[in-house]
Amino acid sequence: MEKRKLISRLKGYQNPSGEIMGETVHWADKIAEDLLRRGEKHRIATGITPSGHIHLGNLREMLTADAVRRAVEDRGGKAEIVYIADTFDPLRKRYPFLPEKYDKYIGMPLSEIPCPCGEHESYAEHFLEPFLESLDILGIDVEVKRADRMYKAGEYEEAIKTALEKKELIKNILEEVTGKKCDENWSPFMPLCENCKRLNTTKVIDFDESGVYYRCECGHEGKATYRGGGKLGWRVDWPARWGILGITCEPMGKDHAAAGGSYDTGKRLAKEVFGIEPPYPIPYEWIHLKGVGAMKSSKGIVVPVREMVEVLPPEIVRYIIIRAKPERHIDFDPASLLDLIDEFEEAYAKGDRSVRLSMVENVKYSDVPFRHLVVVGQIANWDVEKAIEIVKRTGYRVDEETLPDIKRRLEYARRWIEKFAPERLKFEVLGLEEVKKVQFSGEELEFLREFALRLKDGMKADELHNLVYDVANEVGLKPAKAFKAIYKAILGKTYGPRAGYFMESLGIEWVKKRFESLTA
RNA sequence: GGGCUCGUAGCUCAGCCAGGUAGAGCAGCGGCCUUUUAAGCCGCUGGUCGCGGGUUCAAAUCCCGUCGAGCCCGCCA
Repeated sequence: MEKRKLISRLKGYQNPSGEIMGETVHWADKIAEDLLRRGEKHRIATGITPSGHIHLGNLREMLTADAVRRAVEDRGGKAEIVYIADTFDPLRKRYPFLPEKYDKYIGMPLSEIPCPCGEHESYAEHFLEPFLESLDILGIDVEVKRADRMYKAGEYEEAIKTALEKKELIKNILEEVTGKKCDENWSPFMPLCENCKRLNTTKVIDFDESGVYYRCECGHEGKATYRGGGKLGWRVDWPARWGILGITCEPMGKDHAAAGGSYDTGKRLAKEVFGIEPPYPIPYEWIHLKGVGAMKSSKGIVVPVREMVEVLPPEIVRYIIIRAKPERHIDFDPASLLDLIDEFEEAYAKGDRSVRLSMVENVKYSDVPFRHLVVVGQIANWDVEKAIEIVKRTGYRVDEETLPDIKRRLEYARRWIEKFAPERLKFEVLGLEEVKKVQFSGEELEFLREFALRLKDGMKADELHNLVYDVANEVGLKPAKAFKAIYKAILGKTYGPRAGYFMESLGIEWVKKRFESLTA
């Protein structure tokens, strides 16, 4: 009894992985431990179909894999990520973002359809390329496999033959697990019609060592090769690729993970048809857009990844996903990004595990808050040298070590302000001529004049803040009005950043001159 | 019909796997400071852990049931 008590007490303070007391084990570390118990080398598969803009929700698959990869490596194991781009999938329907002429491509493999903008090799590449660029920016190192090339190169050949030979077994497993009857013409293989180039309109008649005989709805009859002449249906394709690529772990959307879903069938097909062990599954939840719903390429409700990495530092994009356990919904709210970044920066200072898993290599994070950069940048009108001056003046360390990161995040701050920031946070320091057009009352001018007189070099934010109240009281102006006068004199608006802090950032001398010129 | 995930403070969540009697951030309130202004620090308020049973010396945690929310399973990953 005593012993048990002691043991359970201890558990509260230390867990088996030796993490610091009280700290929760990160989900990626937990999974890494499971994986390492099975073996020390891992190949993690990811797969996203480039049928439309690849968005934040899709990115979860990649980042889940990447966090696990890092966790495995942190523990001395080896892991790599393979990204299979399903470029050989047929176009399911004409999505809302496609012109009408794309109707005729429905059923054709994405890799064989012309690019919507004309600048890429194919439809698939049009969406794939920006995504691959994003992966690079996010520091996600992957081996890219394009499904159409895998098929064309014959990597699937053996698996296709196995599937055709064991068609009845596969059919039985599918029917048993899903509880649904397969069509009587069902085949694990979908030939690509040579005539109309469609995958979903052909029926398999027979097959031999040299190919698969089929008949298409378009009237064409022909023979498909095992090398790019068609593809396996998804539920068979998946376990087949596990074997071909030696996959040991794979994150998957919850649709696959559902009972009777493709992981359930894949698991049995892997063992009973292909004779391999299915990978360790990591089911993950969807990412919703706050107030809008699940991100769906097909509905056009997306934040394309490429757009996000333009505007947000990669470590922040990673953090959004890595901080949440895979099985939890993420309600992404662009409006509260600044709060999230605050949280990130605070967690960074504490050495938080999610943050460490989010940092992209070679980034030395400086201690200038992103929030500050947003204000500083706007004051400097995004002149980098000027902005750096202000950062320095406001008390942050600027040297060889911190400078690259300050510049880097200043640039993100600029883009964020331009694209994502709420209006309330935007401002522009007006030129004197413009400010002179703004209407001021007599008492406002009196306040500004007196305030300018009382300004002294080297005053700090809180002193400036206090001075507003002091002077306002002396000239008999309500503090609220005094603040408005200050903002009007600088921004032409009645609100702005915290006044003391703001004026310190602008520089006392500048503020003094501005107020004097206005009241002269 | 089958299944998954979630339900803990006003909000977002941690803690559950390996039971020891509840934590964080934000919000709110108060103070530093005669102070709503996009700071900071300190403090405070705030939870019958959805509900009901069971196991146990002990349950947010394990088991059974139940309610609520979201979602997945139609070879549209």
